[in-house]
Amino acid sequence: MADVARLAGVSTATVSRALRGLPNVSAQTRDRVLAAVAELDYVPSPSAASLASGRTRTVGVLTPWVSRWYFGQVIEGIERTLHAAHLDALLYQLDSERSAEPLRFDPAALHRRVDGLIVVGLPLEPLELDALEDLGYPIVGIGAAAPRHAHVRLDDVTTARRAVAHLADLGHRTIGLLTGSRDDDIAWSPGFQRRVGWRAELDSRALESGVGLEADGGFSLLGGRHAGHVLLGRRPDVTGVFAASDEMAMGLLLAARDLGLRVPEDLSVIGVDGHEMDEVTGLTTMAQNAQEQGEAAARLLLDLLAGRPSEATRVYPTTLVVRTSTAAPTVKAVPRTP
Amino acid sequence: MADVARLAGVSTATVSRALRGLPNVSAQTRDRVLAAVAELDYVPSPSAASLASGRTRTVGVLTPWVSRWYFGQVIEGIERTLHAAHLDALLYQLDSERSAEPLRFDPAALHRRVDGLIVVGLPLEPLELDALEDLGYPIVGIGAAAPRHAHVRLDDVTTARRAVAHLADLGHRTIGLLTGSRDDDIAWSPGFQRRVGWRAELDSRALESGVGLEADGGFSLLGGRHAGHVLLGRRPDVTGVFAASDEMAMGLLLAARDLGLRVPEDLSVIGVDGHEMDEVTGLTTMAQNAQEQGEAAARLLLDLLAGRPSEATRVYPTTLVVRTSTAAPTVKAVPRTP
DNA sequence: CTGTTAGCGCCTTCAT
DNA sequence: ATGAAGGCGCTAACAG
Repeated sequence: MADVARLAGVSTATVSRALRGLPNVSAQTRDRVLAAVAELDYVPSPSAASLASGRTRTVGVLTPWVSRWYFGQVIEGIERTLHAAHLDALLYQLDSERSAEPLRFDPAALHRRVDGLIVVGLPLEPLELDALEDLGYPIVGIGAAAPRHAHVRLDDVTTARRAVAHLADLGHRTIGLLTGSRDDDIAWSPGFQRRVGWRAELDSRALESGVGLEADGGFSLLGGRHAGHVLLGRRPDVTGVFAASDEMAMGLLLAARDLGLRVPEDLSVIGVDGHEMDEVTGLTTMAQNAQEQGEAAARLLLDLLAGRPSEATRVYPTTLVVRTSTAAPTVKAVPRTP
Repeated sequence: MADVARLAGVSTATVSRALRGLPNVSAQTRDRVLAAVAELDYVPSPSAASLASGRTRTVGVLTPWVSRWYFGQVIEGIERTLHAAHLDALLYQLDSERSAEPLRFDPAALHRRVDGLIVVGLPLEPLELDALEDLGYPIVGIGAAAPRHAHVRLDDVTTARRAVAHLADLGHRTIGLLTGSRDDDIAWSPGFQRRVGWRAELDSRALESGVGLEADGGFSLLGGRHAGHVLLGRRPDVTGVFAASDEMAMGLLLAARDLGLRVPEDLSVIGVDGHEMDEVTGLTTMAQNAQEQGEAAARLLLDLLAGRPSEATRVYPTTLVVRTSTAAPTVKAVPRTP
């Protein structure tokens, strides 16, 4: 930088200002600086800038997974938006499972490394949220609501209600639920909210709702398959199932096949997401645009970092996409021997 | 840090050494330092450390996508391995398409920001490779070979040959190919290599191989569907297709459905990857373990960063997994009216 | 609009 | 095994 200043015949402070586009630099000075920069192939040192300014131009992206559909989409949207604003995305994968540790991440690892945080699809425990807040960065949540913080999410309750309504309208009377975990008692998690919606819609129609109709699918394909076996084994009278994610719904499709059940003749299945593979498997779903939500979350954080006023919460809609996995229940039930 | 030094009754240099586990620090001194650190909740500043040492403890992960199966798996493996070694992963999404720009990324953005680079699944152009090398970091490639650099990959030629052999052994005589792009002339790209394997196997069996049997699927679901229409429209006599990725193969399944073709009766399809959804859709594939390859790539880079001796290249195997998308061609061809 | 001057917080010789 | 001191490269007041 000193070389650039010398070549341009100015001070390093002016070089700094010119390069950062600050006001109070004459156009000709700026041009001379830029010429010198080009001449010398000068590239500023990010660590020196961080040390001096306290800003890192980096955002931490906390996520339990990157290879699942929703997460991949969201992260892609976040990264593109951040990149366009010349910020870097630091990827932090958290333990997706609760262990003996009270926190699923190490707050110290984030210390002074980022300017802000985006928490993807992770319903943080109150303790974890506290630890994150102690870091002092702006925080934006996506997927799960983040109490006290800006976040981007679906209207999970309505989404679930509409999915269940679709099944009920087709004539289904015994409608099961595949959730993340039935122990999920974090009120702001999608699993919790979608269960609330499932139950609310059933109750409003005076249909059975209860623990006996629920099964844990952990939001994964294999989890959904397992949950399908559990649920259909316990309640062979179920004719329709609302799965809180498409991946679990796909697992349920596998379980149905394992059990010799035809979809949709013997079992109707509806998921949530709008997974790329839905069209191939014919899955009916409540589709969302996850990539766009990722972009929105990143923009929310950019606003916060810039001190710009911004919305606190952004709720995205879902669209019912009917395919071949849902239909009216057949009148005469096919005998089922598990 | 000065506070810690004072509290521990040592100099800042000793604190630095103790914290980094350097030799030449007595056990008791170290303990006193650690006690002071705990007492004061001291966390070192990464930017100060980077500025002083020149090392960032950060690795750049260059990738065109994060939401596609292979990439998500690989990135997950990389991040976990890096994290375990206390390194951070900076995610850089490159333009996946070639544009007017000679480079699909900005080398300056990487300047002094990372200690090393992992290039995921991106067959870099020679110019791009040069630009990356000029940065002066160790580079590890994964997915595509990286000339002059360590890399992790599949034996693409053998994989393709075995896939085609599977079809040929079933009795197929006219076997199409869905590649990334037929213009792909980068010899170290998976698309190129898999095409070489497809052709080699066909030639060895004196079966037809040629441009007329190829179509561009861009390694995506929709691209595969489009390519399927193009290929099957041009060559209705094709009874088997090797798709260079499962996502394209899934797209081909859609195209077949569009055209009223039954799989596998009218058309056999085999892909490459071992995508999670293969079991749901019944896709026969050459399966690989992408997450493990991601871990291996990260370990390779860790070795390079530590100056440890390490292998230059690691080739992973694929396994033929036969499902319901491949079968012997039916003797009497069903009439096809597109 | 531009220059001067202190740091930012740590690492790294070089001594001891 | 430990301490002293310089410097990594930039930003941020404060002058002018």
